[in-house]
Amino acid sequence: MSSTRVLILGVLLDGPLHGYEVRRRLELWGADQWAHVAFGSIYHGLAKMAEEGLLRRLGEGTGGRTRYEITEAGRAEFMRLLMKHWWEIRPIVDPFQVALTFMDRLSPADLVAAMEGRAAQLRAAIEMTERAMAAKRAHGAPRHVDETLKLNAAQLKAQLEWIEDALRRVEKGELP
Amino acid sequence: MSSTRVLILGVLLDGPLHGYEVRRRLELWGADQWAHVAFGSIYHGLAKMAEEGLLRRLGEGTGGRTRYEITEAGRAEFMRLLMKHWWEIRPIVDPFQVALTFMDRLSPADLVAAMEGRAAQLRAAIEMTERAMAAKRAHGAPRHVDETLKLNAAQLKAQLEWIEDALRRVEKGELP
DNA sequence: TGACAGCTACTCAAGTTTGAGTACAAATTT
DNA sequence: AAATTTGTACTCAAACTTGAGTAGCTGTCA
Repeated sequence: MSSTRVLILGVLLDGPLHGYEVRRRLELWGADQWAHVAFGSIYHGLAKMAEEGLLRRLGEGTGGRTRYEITEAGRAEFMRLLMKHWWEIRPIVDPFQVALTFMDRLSPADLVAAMEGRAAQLRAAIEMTERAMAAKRAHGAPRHVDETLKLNAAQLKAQLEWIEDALRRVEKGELP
Repeated sequence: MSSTRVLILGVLLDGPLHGYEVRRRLELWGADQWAHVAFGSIYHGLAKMAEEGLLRRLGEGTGGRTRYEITEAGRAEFMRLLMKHWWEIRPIVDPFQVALTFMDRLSPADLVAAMEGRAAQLRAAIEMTERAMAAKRAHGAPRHVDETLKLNAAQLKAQLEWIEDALRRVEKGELP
């Protein structure tokens, strides 16, 4: 269910890399924006999957750079996990939904301030995403990676519209 | 950063409960849809926060039901975390973004099938959410909890629109 | 009445994530 | 040329999540 494994396997499809390179590649694709790709997770994933035979350890041990190569079993597992990610509608785990659940625990003034602040941040984030898309990045990342930005912007916009509507209702006293 | 703590503290604001009741209450609010609230997480969170003085252990030990009561420190921590959740725009961690990143690794036929399948699932999910909202749930959950459904539906719709557009482009050969 | 399902309440091991820390090399500044 | 910063490559403990497992209790239905 975790996405870390697919990401690591996917990055290694085109050739062996070591942990640091895996991380850099994922950053290039913008994966740090929508996944947990801290160093710890990557090194853990590499070690675990090597143990399971999905990867093959290439370089030297501790200290030097250890490179990992994907095995046939690893390729099969990648495909299996990729399909799963396409077909499974896993509800988005969003900390903002948590905030929403307890909107009645804030004073009206705090609530309005929080909503306005969030709306402003969302507008900024959407604008940044649109600028990034216009800049065409293309610094080695495949073209279709732009699509993740596009989808992300669309979802941020949906959240912004919801906030703008909810803000009106809070001001009218209809919420919470 | 984790949402589990806010959810547990928030549920305990109105009176002591034991682990199983905490889970049921969260389910009632639909939190199982957008957060990690497996039993293990809840019992772990309760034990940890009791140790830290955010909760007070009430009932007996193992075997019987152990009830937990929120302390003053716990209420303060709840407010702190709630504010953080309102103000922080944490990029949504979405497994579907992972699927998207590797869209070029599927055969065109598999890709189209996956996209069509997903679109169908999204339409069903949106309809279900809308029905749930129409049914007015109100089985003890506060009214504003409907808002989480509404926001969720809006985000699902954004994803559906993206897929419908991308599907056209895949068929025209513009993607990936 | 006894057997079987289903609910309540919790435990535990294995896996995963976090985030700070280490260590050394290359580049840059003073 | 010494000092400082920046970048590369990795480690580790502590925290968190998962999911299967356990164990008692309450119907219920033949």
